[in-house]
Amino acid sequence: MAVTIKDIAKRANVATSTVSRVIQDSPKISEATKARVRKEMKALGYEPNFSAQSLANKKTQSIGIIMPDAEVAIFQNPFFLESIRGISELANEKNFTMAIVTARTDEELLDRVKMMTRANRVDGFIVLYSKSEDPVVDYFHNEKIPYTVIGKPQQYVNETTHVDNDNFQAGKDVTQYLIELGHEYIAYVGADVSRTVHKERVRGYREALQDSGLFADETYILDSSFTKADLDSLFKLPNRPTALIVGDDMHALPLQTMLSQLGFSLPEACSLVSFNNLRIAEMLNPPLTSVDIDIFTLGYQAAKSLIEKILDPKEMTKHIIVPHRIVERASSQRRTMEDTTVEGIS
Amino acid sequence: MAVTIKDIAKRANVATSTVSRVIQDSPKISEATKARVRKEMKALGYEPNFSAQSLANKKTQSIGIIMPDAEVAIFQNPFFLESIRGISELANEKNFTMAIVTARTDEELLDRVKMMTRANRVDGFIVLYSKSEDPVVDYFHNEKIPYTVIGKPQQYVNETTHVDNDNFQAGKDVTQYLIELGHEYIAYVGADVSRTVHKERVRGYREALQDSGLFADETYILDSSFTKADLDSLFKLPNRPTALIVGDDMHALPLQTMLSQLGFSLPEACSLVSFNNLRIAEMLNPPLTSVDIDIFTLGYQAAKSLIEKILDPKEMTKHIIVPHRIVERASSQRRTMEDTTVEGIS
DNA sequence: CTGAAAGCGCTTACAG
DNA sequence: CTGAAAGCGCTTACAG
Repeated sequence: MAVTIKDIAKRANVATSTVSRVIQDSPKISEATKARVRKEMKALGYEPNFSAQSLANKKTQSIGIIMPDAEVAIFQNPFFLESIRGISELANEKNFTMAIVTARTDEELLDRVKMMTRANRVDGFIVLYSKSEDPVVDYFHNEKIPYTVIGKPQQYVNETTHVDNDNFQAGKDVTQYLIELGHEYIAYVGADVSRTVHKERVRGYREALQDSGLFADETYILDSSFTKADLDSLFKLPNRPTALIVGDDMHALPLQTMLSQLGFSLPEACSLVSFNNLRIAEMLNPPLTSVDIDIFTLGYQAAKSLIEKILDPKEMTKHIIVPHRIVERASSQRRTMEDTTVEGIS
Repeated sequence: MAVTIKDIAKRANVATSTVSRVIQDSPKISEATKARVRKEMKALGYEPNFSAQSLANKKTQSIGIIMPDAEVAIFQNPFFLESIRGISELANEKNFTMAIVTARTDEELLDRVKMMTRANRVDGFIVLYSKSEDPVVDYFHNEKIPYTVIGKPQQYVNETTHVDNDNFQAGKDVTQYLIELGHEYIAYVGADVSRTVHKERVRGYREALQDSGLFADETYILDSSFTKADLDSLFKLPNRPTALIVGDDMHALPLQTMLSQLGFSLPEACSLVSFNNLRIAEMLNPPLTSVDIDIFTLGYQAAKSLIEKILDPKEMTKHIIVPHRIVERASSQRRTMEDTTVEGIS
């Protein structure tokens, strides 16, 4: 039915092995023969059967993408789609297919991953999250299955190729930026320190404060379960913050809402900066200053290094740092005199 | 290296054909033999080689997901990830793999799709968008490749299995809802009528107004390129709208910003309702009343009917309507007396 | 530079 | 109910 290597061989008057070598552009075949065979391939719209290729050469040309447990909340974070878009871009360039793996529990995820590797469905995996004691990662490691992590791996760090931002530096940079705007009391809100990415950003934040001789007080750090009451206490401190760093653009909107309910408006009463530079950052009012972490490139590079590893298992383990940059918008501004006055009074 | 059917056959003392029949749970094999073979499969952690199966039975157990042209803006709309999540759920249940197909241009997309089908990489496709004169859809149709559309197909409608909401009814319902809250002048903002989904919603909006004897004036409809100036004119009409319908949650935030800059705050000065019920709807201040179109189910059902079609080509063409429901939140409220007064004055 | 043949790991008529 | 054999469409030593 479909066009096969035999049809081409017959029409080009060569053996199937020759056609196969032309497919692979083997240097052993003369240019004249190649041209003749290619003409026939084009004429018939031939495309090598994928399953047959995989079976014969034991490569699937396919990578698995492991999503975190499918909690709707996390899933709707555009981070994942954007990183998949980056992966997709590279995969398409290299003619690889992607298989997305999701599951409700760790056990289910592990089962699916085992099935896929044993059935030879994929050559390797990209893990879109990072957590400690992950049975899936243990499995990859023990079975020597190629995998790449987006973010900082919690296990086998030095043996694992991963793509990440310098989150420590990003936290430091954005804090520095606020300090240069004249802010002295800067709070960090929405710090989910159980996740490495946030732990690192907070570490950078602390260091920037210390470098500038400012005091890094734990009461200025609220974790991601912060409530309006927490914010209220924060803003009733003798030295209330005049700038806030929030861990993720997705938290900026609810945060802004709480602030406005407490009577603080952006950016006059308080500057706000965030991370990730999702599209929502531009849509907020005022538009949100945010650290662009180039999610697309995180995905692209993760796919690139995974595929390199698949094609050449001797490829070195790599740690790739994707640069970030602060995108300045109206939610942050120089500390105003008014703030000083208020502080003076309180 | 990996466990094959031969290993199992040898250990269970049967022919490989018998093992194959056990894999398929063929009724021809005695339960005793099945049990013996299965024990060995479990003991060795056997999983049938996927490429070999595909090659032998010409099924890939894999579906392609076609994304619209990868404009970042569209891509970051959580709609796509959420529908992929629905597809993923069903695919995993049925042990199918998904391959996401993206491209920058229609030609590139068509090339990739052709490659994938000729190479037998997938059994069928889900198209996540719908537009007129789509070469990709033409190709599927002409080559008789199974495909399913999320949304309303623009071509071959009656021959195409698709999964959609009743967008006409949704538009009508939400308008009706506002009418019941006492609103008489209701505008529709962000109507991208080049897309069927929005055309239908606007049609429902018009009909609801007419059914209630209210006037459906075109000046109350702004397309998706609306500016603050357009809104300004709208609100300076003799009978200014007291309620707004916006085409997509993603537009609600910029819309709200413009409104507040014009001096109108939600929901006192104006009620606002929207479509899709993305997570952002809850995060807005005030939280946004939105029509939940159950995106997850759109994806799930699209995958379900595609796979049914793949497994049994005689399966009928189906049009599946996923129910919607209005999720009421604080952005909409009964028209206040104040509005009436204002109208009286102007 | 090219071809004949074996093999990848399954499935499926066919025979018994 | 089970097995021996051919075949799916490729790749790759081996031989020339």
